[in-house]
Amino acid sequence: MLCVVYSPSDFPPFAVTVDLVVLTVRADALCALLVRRGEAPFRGRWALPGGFVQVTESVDAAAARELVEETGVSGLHLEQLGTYGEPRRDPRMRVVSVAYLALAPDLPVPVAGTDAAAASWVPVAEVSSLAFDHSVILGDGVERARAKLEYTSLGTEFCPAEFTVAELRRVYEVVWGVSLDARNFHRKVTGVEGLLEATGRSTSRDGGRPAALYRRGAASVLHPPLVRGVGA
Amino acid sequence: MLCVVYSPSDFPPFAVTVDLVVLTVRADALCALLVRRGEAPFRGRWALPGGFVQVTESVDAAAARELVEETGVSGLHLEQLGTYGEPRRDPRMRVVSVAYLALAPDLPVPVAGTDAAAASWVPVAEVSSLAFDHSVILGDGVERARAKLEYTSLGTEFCPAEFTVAELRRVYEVVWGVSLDARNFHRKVTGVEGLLEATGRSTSRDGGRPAALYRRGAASVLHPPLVRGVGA
DNA sequence: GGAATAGTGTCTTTAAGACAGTATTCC
DNA sequence: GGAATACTGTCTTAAAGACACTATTCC
Repeated sequence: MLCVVYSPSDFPPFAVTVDLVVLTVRADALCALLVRRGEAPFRGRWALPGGFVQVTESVDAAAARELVEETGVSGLHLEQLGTYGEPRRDPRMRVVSVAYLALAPDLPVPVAGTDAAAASWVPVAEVSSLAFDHSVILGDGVERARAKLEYTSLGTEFCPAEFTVAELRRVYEVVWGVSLDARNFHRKVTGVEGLLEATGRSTSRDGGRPAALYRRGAASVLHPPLVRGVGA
Repeated sequence: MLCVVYSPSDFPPFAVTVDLVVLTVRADALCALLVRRGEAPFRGRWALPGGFVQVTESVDAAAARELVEETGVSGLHLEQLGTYGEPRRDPRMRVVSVAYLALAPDLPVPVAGTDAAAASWVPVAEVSSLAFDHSVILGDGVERARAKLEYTSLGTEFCPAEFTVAELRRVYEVVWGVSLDARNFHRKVTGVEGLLEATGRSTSRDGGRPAALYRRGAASVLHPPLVRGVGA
């Protein structure tokens, strides 16, 4: 029904929060940024970072603000994941949470929040029962990331500003949990127009023959996609 | 920052609404269900159907309730589209709206809401400047529908319970605004495992040789996808 | 030279794009 | 029979999957 008259009973007050699923690849594992709760409810449990949306800011702006506060880095990829609005998801009051997915390269170390809660990168495979419905949100975020690697250039968001093809391949292997044929992967990603931009320089940080360094290109969509199950 | 203490200033009151992008294919056009507003602001302007989320129901449940109220039909495909939370999107107060995308077959006639507002199917190509930020939401919904036709079985949600391959092809052509090669399309959709389920019956409602009637199959994902640009 | 990693080339297979041709209905 | 639509088959081309081979570094 279209509500055409506003009266107090029409808009019961809700609190609106943002929750962040911040993912990175470090030590050959897909990791999420988690904070340990210092207060009830769920005191001592891991939770997604997040916070209340202020009246003067947009929901998207609140997410961007929280992301900078938590990581200490700006310019990371950030996109809306979904909104979670079960009546009893917070035991104290009615809270609707807008979840966001952010991708980060291997950052030096998590920045502690302005409050005392400790933050840490936790491999998603080792995460168990987060506070509130955050396990569901994290699962949705991981699945979104896995799916978008197929048809977008999102994988490069896990890499530093300059990276090798092998580093990008490692991202795909870790996020998807598969092993890919290095040669076919190389042909594929160097063949997609606008995905990688050669820097002209190279690095031998991986031991063998020096690998060419690339930057993210302008392309954001992969046509055709890089389907899960490429190579071995 | 992780808010560990709740105080009144932490959760300024928001109103939470759901808005519905309900799409259908009728008369060879992609149409959206719109309502005409009977009250200020935007009085007389077209808007998306929607309403307030009640304290006792989940956000998803509110969307499902509104969808049944507006269409008179249950069981339609419904998925979250995104959340729109600019501070001034509603001129009167702070409203955060969770938008949903619903797909419907060609329904007999829109059911008028419980209030006086008139509802109507409007071709999306003819929609101009809706109330609030609803034009943006509608655009996002249409784009989501177009994208998901590629890699999911969503196209069949626009069709009645039993439909022919030509009817499904017409859905793709209208939603994408392209013309597809009937023969390649037939090969593709009948070849995808689990997409279509033969009924054994046929219909000659289209003039020529009777066409086989199919039901939606169990498959929800198209592997490999049906890429935009198939055929001519 | 040997180990390790980077990068190229080639063959096979899958599936899309184009389009000829046959089948079954209504008039 | 003719028009219309449904369906099948064939040829060509693009791109994935598998894998041999060469290139450049460090030890």
